[in-house]
Amino acid sequence: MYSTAQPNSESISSGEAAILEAAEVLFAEKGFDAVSIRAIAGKADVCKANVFHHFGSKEGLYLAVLRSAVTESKQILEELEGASGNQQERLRQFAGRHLRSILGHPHVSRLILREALEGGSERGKELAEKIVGDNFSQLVDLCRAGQKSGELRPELDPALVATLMVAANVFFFEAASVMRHIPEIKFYDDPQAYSAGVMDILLNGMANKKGER
Amino acid sequence: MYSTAQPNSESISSGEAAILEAAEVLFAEKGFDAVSIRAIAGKADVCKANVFHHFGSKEGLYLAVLRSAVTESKQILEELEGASGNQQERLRQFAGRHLRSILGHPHVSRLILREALEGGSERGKELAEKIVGDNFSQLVDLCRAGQKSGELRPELDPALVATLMVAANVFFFEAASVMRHIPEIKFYDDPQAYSAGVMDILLNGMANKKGER
DNA sequence: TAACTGACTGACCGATCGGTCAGTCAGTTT
DNA sequence: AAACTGACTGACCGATCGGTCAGTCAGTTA
Repeated sequence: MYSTAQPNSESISSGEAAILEAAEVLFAEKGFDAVSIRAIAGKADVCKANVFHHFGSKEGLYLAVLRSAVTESKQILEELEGASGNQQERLRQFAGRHLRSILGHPHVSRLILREALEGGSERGKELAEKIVGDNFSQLVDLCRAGQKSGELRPELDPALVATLMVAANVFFFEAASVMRHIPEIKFYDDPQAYSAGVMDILLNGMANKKGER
Repeated sequence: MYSTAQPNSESISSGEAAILEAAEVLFAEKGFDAVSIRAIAGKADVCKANVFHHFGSKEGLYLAVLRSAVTESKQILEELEGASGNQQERLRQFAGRHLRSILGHPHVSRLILREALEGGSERGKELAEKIVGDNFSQLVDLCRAGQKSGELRPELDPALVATLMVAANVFFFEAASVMRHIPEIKFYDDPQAYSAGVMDILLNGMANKKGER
């Protein structure tokens, strides 16, 4: 196999990477069908035929984008592991970092949300599972640990708790443009305050208070 | 103006209504750009040109669909008003009914979620506000009433509480196809159990316990 | 009856779509 | 040098897109 020169810089547009990046942005913003190969090639400053040379078809390109988004997403979520303090503090940290990572990678987030919306048992949904799967289990384990340590009520379903945490963060991202126009909502541009408020309620609701049965 | 015969049945496909209905389903399932006028006309059993006769353009049709979805959505949400019991019980009922109405009208829900995802300050986002706006305020008021009655902690942001409730329900709908494949999640096909569990945590987290400061 | 309406249709249009193909070119490999 | 590679391009293709148009037709109005 012939190796390209590949100057010692990473990911900087050497054709294929540029296409992938342009496609990620456009697919995330407009969706699969609303984006033409010509538009992607144009944004990547590349000939249209070159896109097919690298990715075979539009669907091939989309899958490649999705694959790279999933990989990136996994890496992001894996960075959420390290946490300090007691179990409650860990959950709090996890939630805050999770929200920050979602907001910090809007293209990836949007892409995955779109894929989830499309639903069905078709394209990429299994990929969406793959993203969530492992890391969701990790969060569930975190909740379970909180129950074992006695900090959280043992009768709660840890998966439901984890779902609620994820739901709160995902919703903050996807509804941001709507929330901005609802007068009652003051926290629309302060994700950390939002996360803190959410976790205040959740942890208080899950806390195992000694006098309680 | 000439009045069409309009036999005494409602909404049953007399051309325009059939187009609107077909368009709602297809737009919700695949998105604006993925659906052709031909496909809509075909599903409505109508000539393609007839679609333009009634709605002018594809965007006109889409806006009409969105408008009808908004109207329908408002009607649905307005039915959520009546609730009995104390404030906590009212919130519990609201959440359960809200989730049920989302799940019971998947096309409308999907359409609105799609519109929110598209974001920006463009098309229909203001419509999305119009849907949420009033009814969200209503939910916030419900939370405030709970605080006034002393059942809920007064220092909580009622808008944040309301957001959390909506987030939990919306997420259940949009992530349903993913949750189904996550082994830890047992409640994926039991929305009422989910809603009950969520509200158990939330209300417990918001409850104003006498001994607490 | 005659004029007119809006619902509806089939045939057609230019533009754009995803995709193909023959070929150029810089850099390896032998 | 010759053979070969993969990255890349411009020109082209059939299909389908959104949209138009002239015209048919049932029912209303006058």
